[in-house]
Amino acid sequence: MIKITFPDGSDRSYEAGVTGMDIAQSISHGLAKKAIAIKVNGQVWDLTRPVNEDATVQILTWEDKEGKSTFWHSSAHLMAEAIEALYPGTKFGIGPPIDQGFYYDIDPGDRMIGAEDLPRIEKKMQELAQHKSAYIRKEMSKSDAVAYFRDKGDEYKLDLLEDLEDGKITFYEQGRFTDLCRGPHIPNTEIIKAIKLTNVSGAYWRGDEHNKQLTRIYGITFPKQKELDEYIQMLEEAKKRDHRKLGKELEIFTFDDDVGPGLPLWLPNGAFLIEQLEWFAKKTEEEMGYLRVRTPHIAKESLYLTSGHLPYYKESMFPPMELEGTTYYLKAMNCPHHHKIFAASPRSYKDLPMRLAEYGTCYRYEKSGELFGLMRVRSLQMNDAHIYCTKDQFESEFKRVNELYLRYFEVFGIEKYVMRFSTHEPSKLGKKYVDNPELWAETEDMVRRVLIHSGIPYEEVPDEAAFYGPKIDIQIWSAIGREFTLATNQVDFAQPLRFNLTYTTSQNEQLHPIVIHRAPLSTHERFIGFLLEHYAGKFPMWLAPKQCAILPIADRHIPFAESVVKQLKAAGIRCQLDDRSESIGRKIRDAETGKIPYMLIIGDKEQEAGQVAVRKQGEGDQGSMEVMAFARQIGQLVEDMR
RNA sequence: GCCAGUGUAGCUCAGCUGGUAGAGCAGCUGAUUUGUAAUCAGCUGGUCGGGGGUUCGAGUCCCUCCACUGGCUCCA
Repeated sequence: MIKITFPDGSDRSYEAGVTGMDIAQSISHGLAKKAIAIKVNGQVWDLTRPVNEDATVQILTWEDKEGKSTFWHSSAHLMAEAIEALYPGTKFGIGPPIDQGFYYDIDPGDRMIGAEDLPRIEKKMQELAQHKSAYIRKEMSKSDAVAYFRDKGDEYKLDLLEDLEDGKITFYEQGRFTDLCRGPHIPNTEIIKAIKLTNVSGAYWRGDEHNKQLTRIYGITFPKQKELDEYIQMLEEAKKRDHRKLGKELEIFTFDDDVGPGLPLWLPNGAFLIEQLEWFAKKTEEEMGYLRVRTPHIAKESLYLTSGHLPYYKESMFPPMELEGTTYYLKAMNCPHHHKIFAASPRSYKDLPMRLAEYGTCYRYEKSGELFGLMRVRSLQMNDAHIYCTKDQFESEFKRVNELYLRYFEVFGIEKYVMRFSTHEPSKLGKKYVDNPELWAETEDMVRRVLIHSGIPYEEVPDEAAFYGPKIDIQIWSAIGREFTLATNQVDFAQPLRFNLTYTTSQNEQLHPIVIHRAPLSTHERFIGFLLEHYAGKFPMWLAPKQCAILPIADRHIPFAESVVKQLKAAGIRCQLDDRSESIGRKIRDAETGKIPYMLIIGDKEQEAGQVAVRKQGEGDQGSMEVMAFARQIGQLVEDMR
């Protein structure tokens, strides 16, 4: 007998060799029906695999994250079975579960598989699922495994096998499909009830663009049709939040073929948002001791050779231009210009920390396929600043920058983000990273200390640092689930050396400062794209381009409405009179869809009482009040939200 | 840049297997003067993304370029 301990701490005895399914059955029939896999001492196993020793277990169902992964992983196998049945000779790469569903990378040979094939594959999957095929785990020797795939002619699986150790190789078989797979899997295909193949795209083998491109098919499955319907519903809701859609509807920005891809044109509402954000950032930065500077949009090649950017990022910069025998580049980053400002005069330790800030406009050649609305563009304006400080000042300065981030996030109500700490990979020193192991170690330790002291949760990702130093990124997700770096905070010990930036210490020595690059509000482009989705177009009062619509019911109310506009404008409220000869219902509707936060309705009653009827966007009638009382209320809202 | 898909009026979209473009909204004009999410009528508007080809004839078929969308790769 063996002792099985459950998550609640209770335990029971079972015969050695008991399976997850047996255990689930012994608890309840309902659980057995819902069971997908079992977690044994922290590892996820098949329900059919025997447990031979004492263990702590947890039955996994669809409600568990690992349950979903297992379900989707098995669904990927089911899709592969369908593809092999429909398109014999297809070779298979990898087919893992992802956050929302799964994919399988396949090589269909000379045949093309496109969007029009998806319904066919889907139908086949549904048919195969009903066969209730069991997922059967088989341990294989490496030589047998190699022989199997050599016989099948699948070079991708052979490539994968090369990295695997003999004795640890398992195959899974369901129906007529056998795959090299670590598992685990669901007991059988029948529990896959709802299937949707969502997308087909290209994906490089092993993620390397020098390798062959395979066809990647994405899909998602559920144990119930209702859940699939809800998922599709959710996707449609997300699309409504998409900043590209909202940006068009609310007249924030546009693109034009003649201007060029990735070069947004800011419409008046968008320009207003930019100016509000700049005003807010400049005020905040001034309070925190930043000095504003301004620099040109281009510079000579030599500047980027000095900074070291050119060899690393030439491919991502706009091509050079020749002028009077000299090569110039559009600037892709502000730091070299700022370093030259630091270098413009001799600096003393008394000048440090020196914080130079600029909403600098940059141009980057993002490859055509990478452009995405406002989130990835070719012209961008960064909320940039460079802090020059001594080593002793570094920790407190870095900490202050992090505090600034958190302050901004609070103002904008940003809650869903991940802080990512990127460090270097020692074997790539001199290639991807500047060759200075001591400074890498020292600065990474300093950053880690700040993060731990601040109590900010973060995840550390090796080999993702900038070439000049470690960095912190704030990751966010767009409405349709794509991940972006919103803000970044980077350490740079390399450029001060390259530019020979120095300051005089109290001992009259010359030392190099450390530089912190920071952009807590990202770029205008990305930040406004993000805010559009974050607020679903309903900007808080202080940001809303139009705060209030004045809606007279009939033409005879226009003179009074005009006097209301005058009073509100004098009180600093952004309002707009709708004097069209339309019904009040229509005027309300247009203001509602325009996401204007307040509507003031003016008819006979209001005119007589000298009041306005207040309607709140999305909420409806709020009753009547004096104009100036309303103005004070809005003024208060603006104050509160700053 | 790569793979797949899309591109018809300012916007959202029809247009079957090739037979010389259509709706709703927006816009303009007029009527209407309205009480909390679309008042009515008339009119204007498109070398069907650009270029080339096949054909008696191309929005529709082919080639090519451009842009956009979903991914891959990249992201100082």
